[in-house]
Amino acid sequence: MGNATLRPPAKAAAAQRLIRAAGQRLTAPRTAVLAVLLDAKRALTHHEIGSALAPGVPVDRVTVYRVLDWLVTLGLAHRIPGEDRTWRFVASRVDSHGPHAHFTCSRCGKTVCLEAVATPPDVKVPRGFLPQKVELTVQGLCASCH
Amino acid sequence: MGNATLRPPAKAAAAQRLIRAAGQRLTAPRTAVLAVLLDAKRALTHHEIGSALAPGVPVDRVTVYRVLDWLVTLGLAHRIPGEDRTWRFVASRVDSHGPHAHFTCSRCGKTVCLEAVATPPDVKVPRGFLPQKVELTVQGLCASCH
DNA sequence: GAGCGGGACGCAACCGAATTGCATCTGCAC
DNA sequence: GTGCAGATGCAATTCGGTTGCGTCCCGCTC
Repeated sequence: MGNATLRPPAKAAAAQRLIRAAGQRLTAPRTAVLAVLLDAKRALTHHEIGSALAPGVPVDRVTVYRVLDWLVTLGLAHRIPGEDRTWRFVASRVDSHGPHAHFTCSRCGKTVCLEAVATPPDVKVPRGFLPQKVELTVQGLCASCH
Repeated sequence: MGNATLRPPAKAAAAQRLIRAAGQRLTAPRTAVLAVLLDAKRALTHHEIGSALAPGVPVDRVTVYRVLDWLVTLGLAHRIPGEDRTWRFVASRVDSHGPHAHFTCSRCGKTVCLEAVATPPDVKVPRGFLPQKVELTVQGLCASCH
């Protein structure tokens, strides 16, 4: 299939810079996957990522999984569990890696970050429990599904 | 974990009452599964539910799935997507079926309800989006894991 | 109490997301 | 240019969950 969706070169360059900055080996699959995430306006499933980078270099399914895992470990990406038992990934915002909310459309499964919504800073947990991460998920219908 | 003790009869009776009240057919698997949920202090995976009711009547894996699905449809149970790509179930509290928070231990996967934490009622979503359900999940370590 | 019908159950096969093992290839340090 | 640790690709496997279908049984009726 033709390059119907040309990835902006800027994203690829940004991806390379981030990988370099992390002191990691620079490879085509890593650059491609990270560029897709940086370019995305919403959280993507593994499958969506796979087809998004199809026009360029063909990357093995397993490699996509491993690259995503590696990005999450590096803190460059964020993994969100979905209602449909699959994971979605977003590139981490460098400026705000604090807690933020997610919106998931219950019809089409689209997931976006709600930067504007702040999660309550004071979470009361039972005695002996140690809170580490707070995640706020909003279910509903997105603009194009209702 | 593997508790060979008998399920408190009170829970089984309560389960039967709830099923009756919903105008549904009363069967052994339904009573057993709901009794397990009512007895649980935390959210259980399908697998945990299956082994919890093993000492009593052997219930087919598929039947457990169907019963849980049916309980969720009836509003008697609540399904929580977990970080480990599995679902967990809790019996719905009759008194408070409003939005409430969940705590998940990132080491042992235990999930409990945080009734005390109220989710922010005013969630700002992008124009055109229609929020329906707000879910607040806290990740961390539970009392017995740190 | 016996008969009956539709929904529930159990079994087995199936599906798709994710993972693992292993041989091969490659980025990059020297 | 060379060597090697680490990354990739392929195939097979695992595992949570689902579906199809024949049989069983709850609860209604007579």
